[in-house]
Order: sequence, then structure tokens, then C-alpha cells
Amino acid sequence: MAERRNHAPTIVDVAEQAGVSRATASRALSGYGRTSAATVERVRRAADEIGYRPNELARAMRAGSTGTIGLVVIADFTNAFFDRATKSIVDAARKRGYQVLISNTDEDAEVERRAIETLLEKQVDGLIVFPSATGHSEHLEAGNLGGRPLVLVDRRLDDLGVSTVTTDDYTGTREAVRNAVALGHSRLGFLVTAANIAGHTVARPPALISSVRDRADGFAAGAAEAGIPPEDQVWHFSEDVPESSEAAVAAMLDLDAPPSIIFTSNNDMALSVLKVAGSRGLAIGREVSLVTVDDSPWAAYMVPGITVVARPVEQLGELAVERLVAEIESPGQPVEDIQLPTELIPRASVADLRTASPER
Amino acid sequence: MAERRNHAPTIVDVAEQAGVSRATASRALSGYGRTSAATVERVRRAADEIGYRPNELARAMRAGSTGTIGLVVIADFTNAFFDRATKSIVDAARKRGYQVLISNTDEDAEVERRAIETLLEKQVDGLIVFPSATGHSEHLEAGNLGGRPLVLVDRRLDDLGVSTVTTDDYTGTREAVRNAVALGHSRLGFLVTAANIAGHTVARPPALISSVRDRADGFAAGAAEAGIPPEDQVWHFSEDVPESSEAAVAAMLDLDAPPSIIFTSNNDMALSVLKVAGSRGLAIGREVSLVTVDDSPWAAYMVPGITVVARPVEQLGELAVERLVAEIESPGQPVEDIQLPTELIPRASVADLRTASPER
DNA sequence: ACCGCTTGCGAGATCGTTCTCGCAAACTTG
DNA sequence: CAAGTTTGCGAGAACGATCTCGCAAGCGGT
Repeated sequence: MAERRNHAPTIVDVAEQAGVSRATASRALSGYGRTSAATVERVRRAADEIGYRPNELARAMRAGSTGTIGLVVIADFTNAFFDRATKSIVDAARKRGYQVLISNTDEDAEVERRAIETLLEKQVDGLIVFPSATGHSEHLEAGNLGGRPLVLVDRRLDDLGVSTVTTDDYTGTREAVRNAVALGHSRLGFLVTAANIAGHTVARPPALISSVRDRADGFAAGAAEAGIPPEDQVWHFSEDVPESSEAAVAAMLDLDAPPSIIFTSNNDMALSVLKVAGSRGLAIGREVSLVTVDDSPWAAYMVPGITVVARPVEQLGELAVERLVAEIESPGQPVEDIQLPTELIPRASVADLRTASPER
Repeated sequence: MAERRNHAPTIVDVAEQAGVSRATASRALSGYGRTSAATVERVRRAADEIGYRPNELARAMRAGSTGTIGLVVIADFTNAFFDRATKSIVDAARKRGYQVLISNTDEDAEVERRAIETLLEKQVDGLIVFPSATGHSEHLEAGNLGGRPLVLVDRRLDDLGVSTVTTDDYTGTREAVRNAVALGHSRLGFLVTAANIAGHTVARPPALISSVRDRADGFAAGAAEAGIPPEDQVWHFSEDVPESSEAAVAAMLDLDAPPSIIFTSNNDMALSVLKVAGSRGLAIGREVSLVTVDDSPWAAYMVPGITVVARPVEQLGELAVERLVAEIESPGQPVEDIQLPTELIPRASVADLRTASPER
């Protein structure tokens, strides 16, 4: 019968209960050093009896590692990206014996800086960061990380010299353009959401985050390859808020010669196309075609299904964890820049203009 | 000039650098006790110079609290529920000075049990749990939680006597039924996804998780109130996997007298309706009406927009954090069972049968 | 000039664990 | 049977912070 104290039972309580010393109790439970089988059994039973639960804090302080990794993400809802990435990271970490401390930055660099500071104070063994689009990144430099490894996901920050896992959006978007041209489209719209823009604009903003830049470059490359002249590449940029997105869509549809197909750089923008086109009675996949980046359940199940450049988000998260754990457990790994292949999933949102008589 | 050691600088290094004792350095930085202004300044400067970052682990061990809460969720993608809830919890926690350790259970009770064990070992100050539908819940009883507070979210576990934050899905669903009947619908389908079912079935499974049970009860109550006879309430149950869902939808549409409207208990099921109806050329909001629980961007922006019972997910998360932090910081709070109101958002997916001539 | 009070600071204990070291008992070996 | 080796276990230090004491110096009041 254990005497109940007012604190959670510690290894000292286990030792008393089993009639051995702290050291022996610890040895028996952790299984290092030499302990007789009888003692191990006695200590185990004692621990069970008093409901002992090891204090991972103390263990971590002694060991110098916490078995915890810090995750700094940018929560967005429409893309089903945040949750897929988060889930895959949490699950992959758990499989390798790590827990995840999560922070959300909402694209705010200052919040990101403080979040990383807090995570480091909590002694995470390493960091996985979806870097925010705004602001600088001194806080991500090795010298400010207390020697703890960092892996970037989804967005490259080239001058940082740190392992990065992204998807090959350049090739994916280029492929999508090629596919559209093959189906007879010859005037292509491209709607890009970007941070740090006021409203919407036709001028390309000076700095795009790497993922969006890749999509833009892929679009341009695909169009050039297919011989689409610049005047038939219609670019619009907007903030990532519904009002700006919808205004950008409306402006594009209001052109004297609107494009037959609209590419969007993310799903928020794609939904704006759905909404604005719907309100004008334009049927997707007939009067207006649509391609977006990132697959999602609704894109697959809608009628018509939306043609997408699918990114292997789960793999993205898993690889990030794999890289990070490798650097944690054997430091000095070479820096890797992993780019995962994307996949064009053709559905019904892109009209085949080769057979149908051109509408509008 | 600080002498660089091979370990992260500690308060001892700061003290040396400033020429004071550990205790004084700690006082100067933490701002308790008495310290002269000059010393505070000197210590601060020393800390800056050597890049001191406090070790939150050591502080937590001494203080007995970590400033960390454990979050145990069930990741799902379609509902935009996981990410909205997670984000709101992470953000609300941060505002109150807490970080979040996140675990995902995938509805597996054993994984949930182990996740909670790990979180407790890591000395979280409290737990927010979306309880899994399967298995028992001894691991959630107060005696097994080491005295740390727990708040349940989204699903009630009545015999646990613990604060719970849910949404009033009963009233929401009842309201939705009432609305549909007012629009002329008189034969109502209800598609329910539930764990622990093999395939799909017409028989109501013995145990439904509280949120789904509330929706079912609300549906039944609304139909009864509106005078819909039992034979015009068509129930189908299925597993939460696409194959079962789609089979259930198909079976319902294959009835001799299919319902004019289908209610679904979640968005996975609603997407299955979209898919199957689409593949049969049935237009949503015309030949088949649809109402689901949980709003999401795609439900709002699709054409037609989907009528939904919207749940205040962000508020759910915030209130859970608020309750938990209250119990952490002043123990002995009364147990609260908070039910947040839902809102019916009528869109175009429910046909108005009063004016239109009945189709099919 | 003496007493009491405030101020500033340092020594040491503490949180709960792991791990090194040393010691005694038991065991092996020629 | 003596000497060396293995085995099992306990004492104590360590991780890095906070906090309780107690001490010495400075201060004002009488």
C-alpha cells in the first residue's frame, strides 16, 4: 500500500516502495546498467502500484534533448494544405518518437520570430518552418538557432543554406499550360495571390515567395514553349482576401477578350473564380476553364471536377521530418534541397476546344 | 567579450560575464526580489552580449508548470474542422501565454491513450481532447490524469464529469429539417457516417458519438414536429470511407421513391452525394437537394452553394482554451457543459418545391 | 554613537531524472 | 584456496533555473 503524498509519485517514491535506491529504481525501469531480474520485477511492480509516471522534463534536462520538434506553420483553410501538412508531420514525428510543438504565424514575420524564440526556449530538438512570405529571415540563421537544426518546407529561402523540402511547382504548372494548349486554349489567364499587395494589379509584384514564383515561372515557360504570344498571357495579381481575389477575377472576365482558361495559383483564388463565374452564369469547364494548384476533396468531387496540379503534401511533411530527425540524430548532414514531383490531374474543368465550336 | 563554450550559455555564464552571482543574475532577469537598477542593466547587457536564452525546461521543473497544453485531435480533411479548431486553439493558447503540443489519433482509442500518456509525461499543464469515437475512456478519468485538468471538445462523454465544449447540433439539424419542410420537402433522406460500422446499413448502430447522435436526434425531432411519418424518413448509415459513403448514397438514390432532399451528417458524406449525384446527371438544388453540417469555403463558393448548418468552430476552440486555462490557473472550477449555437445558412442546394412543379 | 530597518547580494537547496564511480559480495579460475 | 573478475547496488554529482535564507553594508532616527 503506497502512502499517498500530495505530489505526483517520483522515482524516489518508487525506490522507497521497492526498498531500493533511486539509482537502482532508475536502472530497473530504464534498463541500462546491471540489475538483477528479481529487482527489476520488484521495481516494476512498485511503479505500477503507486502509479508512477516518469517526468520527461527531468529526463530531458539530464539528457539534453527533449524528443520534441517545433513546427511553425501558416494556417490557411481553403487549400487543405495546412491540415494535410500538419497531420503528416505530427504522424511522421510520432513514428520516430518525437512530439510536435506547433505554432501558427499567419504570415506575420514578427510572430514567426517570437514563436521560434519560444520554441527554442522550450528546448525543441529541431525546427520545421513554413517560412512566412513577409519580412526578413535573420531569426532563421544558424547562429540564432542555438545549434539546433532547421528544415524549411514549401518555400525556399535561398541565402539560408538550410535543407528545404518543396514541390516542383514550376514543372507542374508548365505541364498544366501545355495540357491546356493541347486542348485548344490559346489565350490564357493567370491569377496570382501574393502577400504585400494592396488590392489587385496587373503589374507583377517585385518579390514573390518561392512557391508562387515557381508557378509564375512555370506558367510563363509553358506559354512561351507553346508559342503563346505575351499579349495572350493575361496576368492579374491580388491580395489573398476574397474581395481582392473576386475583383481580380471580375476584371479578367470583363476584358474585351477574356481568356478561355484561368490558371490560379491557389485554391482561394480558384474558389473566387467559381463564385464570380457562377454569379455570371458562366459554366466552369464550358464557358470558362479553370486549373488550380493543390488538390482537395472538393476539387475532386465537385461537378465538374476541377483540373489541378496536385502536390504530394503528405510526402512533403514526411520528408521534412525525416530530414530533420536525421540532422538531430547525426549532426553534420549535408544540406539537401528536395523537390518533389507534382502531378497534373485532368478533370472536367478544362474545356476541350478542339471539337466544340468556340463559344463567346 | 564572452568566452565561447561549446554549450548554450546559461545563467551562470551571464552571471560570470556581469560579475555577479547566479541568484542575482536570475533576479535581475526575472524581476523578482530586490536588485539595484545598475545591476539589472549590467546583467541585461551581459545576457545580450553572450546571447543568453533561458532554458524553459529548467524553469518549468522548478516552477512545476510548463506553460504547455496538450491537444489531442482527430485529423480529418474534408470538414475544414480539424484545421479551424487547431488554429483557433493554438492562437488562443498563445494569447494566454501557452504553447500547444499536438497529437493526432485518427479515431484510434489506443493511439489516443498513448498520446495522452506521452503528453502527461511531458508535463503539460492541461489537456484539450477531441475524444475518439471508439473504445472506452478510462484513460481520461481524473485519477489517470495526475491531477491535470481536461476539457473535452466537440463530443460529450457523459460519465466523465469534465468540462465540455460542443455545438448545439441537435437544434441546428432540427432547424434545417424545419426549413426543408417549409420549402415543400416531404420525404427526407439522412446519411450518417459512423465509426465501427462495416460498409453501410439501414439499421441505426447501437452507439453513436454524441455529435452525430445529436444530429440524428435533431433530424428525427424536426421530422416528427413537421408531421413527417417515419416511412418518409429514410436513414442510411455508413463507414467514413468513400466507398461506403458512395454506396450509401447510391442505395438511397436507387430507392423506388428516393427522398427529395438528403441531409448528411458531415462533409465527407456531402461530397459523396455531390459525386454520385453528379455522375448520374442529377443537379443539386434541382433534382436532389442537399444539406450538410459544417460550413466550409467550398460549400459557400460552389455553384450551387450548399445549404449548411454552420458551427462556430473558432469559438469552440477559444472557449476550450479559456476553460482549460481557467482550470489550470485556478483549480476547482465548476464543471461546465457549454453548447454553442449553430446557424443554418440557406444557399441554393435546397430546391423550393412550393413553386416549381415537382420533378421526377 | 548606537540601534533598528532597509537594501543588495551570495550560498545553498530544490525540482526529478540519469549516470559515473566505487564498494562489497559473489563467483570464477588455476 | 588465493587472486582476479563479475555482479548488484548505493552515494553523489549533474542538467539550469528559481527561491529561501541569512549576512553585510548603508541608511535614518534619537
